[in-house]
Amino acid sequence: MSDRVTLRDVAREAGVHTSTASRALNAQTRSVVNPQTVDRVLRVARRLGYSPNPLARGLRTNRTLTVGIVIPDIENPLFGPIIAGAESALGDEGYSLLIADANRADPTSEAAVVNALIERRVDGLIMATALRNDATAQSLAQRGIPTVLVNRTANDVALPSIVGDDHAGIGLAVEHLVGLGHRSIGHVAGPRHISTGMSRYQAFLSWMQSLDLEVGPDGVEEAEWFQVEPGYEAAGALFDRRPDLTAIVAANDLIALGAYRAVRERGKEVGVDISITGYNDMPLLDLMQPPLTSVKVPYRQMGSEAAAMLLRVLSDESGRADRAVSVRLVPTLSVRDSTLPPTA
Amino acid sequence: MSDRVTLRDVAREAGVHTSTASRALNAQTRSVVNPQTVDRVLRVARRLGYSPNPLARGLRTNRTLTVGIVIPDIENPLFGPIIAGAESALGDEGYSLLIADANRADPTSEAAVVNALIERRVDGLIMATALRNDATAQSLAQRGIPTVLVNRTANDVALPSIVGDDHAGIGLAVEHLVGLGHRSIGHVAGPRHISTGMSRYQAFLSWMQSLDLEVGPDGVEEAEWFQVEPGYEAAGALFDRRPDLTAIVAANDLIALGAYRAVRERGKEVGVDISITGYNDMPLLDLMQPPLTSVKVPYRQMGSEAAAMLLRVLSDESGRADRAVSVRLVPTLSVRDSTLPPTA
DNA sequence: CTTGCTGGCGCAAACGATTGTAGCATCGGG
DNA sequence: CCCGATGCTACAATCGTTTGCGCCAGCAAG
Repeated sequence: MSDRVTLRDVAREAGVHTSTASRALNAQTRSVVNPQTVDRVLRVARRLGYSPNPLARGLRTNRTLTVGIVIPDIENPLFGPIIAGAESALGDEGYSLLIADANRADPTSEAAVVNALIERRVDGLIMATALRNDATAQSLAQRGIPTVLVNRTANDVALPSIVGDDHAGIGLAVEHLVGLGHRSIGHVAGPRHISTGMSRYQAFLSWMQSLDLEVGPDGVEEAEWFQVEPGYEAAGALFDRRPDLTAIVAANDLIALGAYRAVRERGKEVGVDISITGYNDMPLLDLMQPPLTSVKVPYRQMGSEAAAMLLRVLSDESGRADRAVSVRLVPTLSVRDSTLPPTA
Repeated sequence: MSDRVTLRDVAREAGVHTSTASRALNAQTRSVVNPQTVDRVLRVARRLGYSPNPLARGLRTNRTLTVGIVIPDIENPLFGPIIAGAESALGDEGYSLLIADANRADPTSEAAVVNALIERRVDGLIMATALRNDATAQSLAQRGIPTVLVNRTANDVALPSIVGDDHAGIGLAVEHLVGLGHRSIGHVAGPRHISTGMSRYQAFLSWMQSLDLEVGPDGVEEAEWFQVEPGYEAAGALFDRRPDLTAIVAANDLIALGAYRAVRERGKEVGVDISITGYNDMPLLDLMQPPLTSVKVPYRQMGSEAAAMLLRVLSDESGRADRAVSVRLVPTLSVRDSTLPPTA
């Protein structure tokens, strides 16, 4: 309501045609106009406080300088850093972030919000919701809509993804436990229809095998969801079945905290009787009793890398560049008191 | 790249002029066109998968159906529910949420991101960053840019705000403690240049006084920030000064958790020797040792109320309606084991 | 002196919608 | 039988940019 100063105003004031003003203002085309004129236009533009109308520009250029990010559950603190990283990287290039919350893993909701974003004409998408086989992601890939998957990946989809290196992360946990002297190690897995659940599960098996440690079919229990309650139940089942276990690798922190409860309920002590590792290293774990040892994933970097990747795809005219390249970010281990040498 | 079906396509296919098609598609103007024609147009539009180009529409109507939300720190889990609530309420009305992360309380950063949003031509703003006297908020109010403050409020600014009722919340905590038998109660305050820090502090004094309990000038210590570490330091100072205290009301959960550490460091036990209450009831508090009693603020509702309020402002032609109305959401108390009767 | 470039700029047509206004039937009333 | 009202629809301008194209002057080469 207030400023409404248009390119026409600038052009008139500078004594040139709007087209010239436009070219002078756009770094791309600036070279074709006389440097003196450029200078005059820029000066006038600044003086009048001109800022281009992104709607008009977008209408003409078919680009909105906007990207959408689809989050499965904004309330999950894990996604804060991802969003922050993406927003920051995109902001540097003049892009803005349109946020969309898909309710959990509801695939129809996911499709709906993605659609809404596309109708808004976002230039590209960052998706944190992908299931291991995800129809929406498939469709985006086929329709050639610039998209980057983040945190999770999907099978058989020609989309780039930025994920944590689960194999390395689980390796950190397993080797740490083995280094402490543990031999009977179990795994409370996450849902296997989600890539992180599956890959951590596979990584666990792979590491155990390569270290010549037995897992057996009953050494793993799958939690129904990455949450405390399902973690508690799965861990409970696992303990009852395998009282010999001295350590647990949990598929994420909440599951690990669920396991805490299962341990206590059986009259044992976390760390002392049973060591537990988490995954994600979310805030406040250091204040738990005992503080939870956890694999730290660089989520903020994950967000910014995803943004950078998307920008690369967007600037790549042909589009078809590095379609399915998958970047794996290396995690570290935050060692705390939930992991101690076995007492036996 | 794929769909690009325009109003012209629909109009041609339906055998009408674009203006007629436009009116048929817009619920507002639908009444002036023949019902049969409306039906035909709608049918064709659906068949072709038409979706209006928001850029073209916005260019013409001067509205983007987009609102910006400014968050002081996306990584703080407190804001997740606010964003989720706002996004959901706005989405129902066809609005989208542009997210902007202002680095902490840096006022220049705040001004910058607000500016970026305005240049994007957002229809309105939701600000969660306001300081108690906030130049940016002032300026927004003066420029008549539809804005709603959320969570925090600012002094002497003609902007509506949706905040938690800190007086009521602190009342819940104090009365709970008093009900348990506590008489010597201290307060670890938050920064007083932020409205929540100030109002909880004032509420504490007010409740103590109305219950005829002494506070004295040394019964309150201000933490420099709403974080664990500053909370630890402030609580430590308070304990050393007032060893007689049997209970602490903390200005937020992280400060309370800092106080946990200060208590332990002095060889005492939280709950048993010193009761502590938090504020916000963030996730995972129930898993602390001991679980933290905390005032639960309906953050999700706060987000949706803010969105609703903003929509109201936007639809109010005159704009000048309820300028500075402030909605206070009533909190509840989540009682856990960090608050017990005093042992003495 | 003509011809051909080339550097700078202006012209005008888009982009895809909304909307004031005008036109054209049809219909009812006088 | 005519006229005004009414109900629909079409026309065209407009929102603020970007951009292909053409124009013109100046200058070098032939």
